[in-house]
Amino acid sequence: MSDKFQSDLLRGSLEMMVLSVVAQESVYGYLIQKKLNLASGGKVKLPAGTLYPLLHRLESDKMIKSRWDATTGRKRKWYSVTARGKKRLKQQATQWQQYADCVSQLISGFAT
Amino acid sequence: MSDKFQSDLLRGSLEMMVLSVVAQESVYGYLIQKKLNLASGGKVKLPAGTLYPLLHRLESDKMIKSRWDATTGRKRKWYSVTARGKKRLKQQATQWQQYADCVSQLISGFAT
DNA sequence: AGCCGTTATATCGCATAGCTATACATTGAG
DNA sequence: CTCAATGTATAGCTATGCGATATAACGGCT
Repeated sequence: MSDKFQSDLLRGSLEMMVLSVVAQESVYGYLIQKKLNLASGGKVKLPAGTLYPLLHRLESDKMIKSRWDATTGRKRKWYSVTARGKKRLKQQATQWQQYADCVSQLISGFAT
Repeated sequence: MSDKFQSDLLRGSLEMMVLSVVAQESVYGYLIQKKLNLASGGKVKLPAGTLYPLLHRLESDKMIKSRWDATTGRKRKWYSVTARGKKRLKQQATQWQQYADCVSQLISGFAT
């Protein structure tokens, strides 16, 4: 990451991607970083200064909820998705796919 | 458009879409609005306050060049793509497609 | 014991860019 | 002759990804 184009790409998809990770299973922030990095084949290297503010936003919007827990070893803040969050995720995923198909078609002649 | 999610989607794709329209043929700003609206099936309603500053940015970056011309009737500012712009478009289109495929896979279980 | 890289969370301030509102000029239709 | 559509432009607001920085706990190595 870290070029400007990639940063701008995140604007339209990061919240949704984080929601999708949290929706699959309970996770904590640092683990989300690792999972997204893995799932993207190393393309998404999410900085902490991006991730944690986003998690706080999602929580204050009641899309996810958190709980401190240390029973797995370290003290970590575990997040899980709310009903509201699932609904939002479904909405955004659907909308994103439609939009992406449309963009894809427009630029199809130019991509290698 | 005009919900926040849609605005954020544009952040990663608008410059590229405008470049792709200008790369196909010479166009002026207002025509780009119409073309993108049509190509997106009405989903992209680009406000003038977004479009014109973007065109100015692209021109000052030498991705496109402009010429005032009234021979087709009205006085309009016609844009055409530069070699630099074509190169950038190809780069972004390729990168975008890769990124989109990756996101698409991540959220595939959640979209309707 | 001491050092250091990794894990883990958090916040401040900067830069960027899409949007609303506003402005102004031209053209064609009713 | 009014009004909608065409056509370009800018100021200011706002949201958010990021680098820098801080703090703390843990494990391994010497």
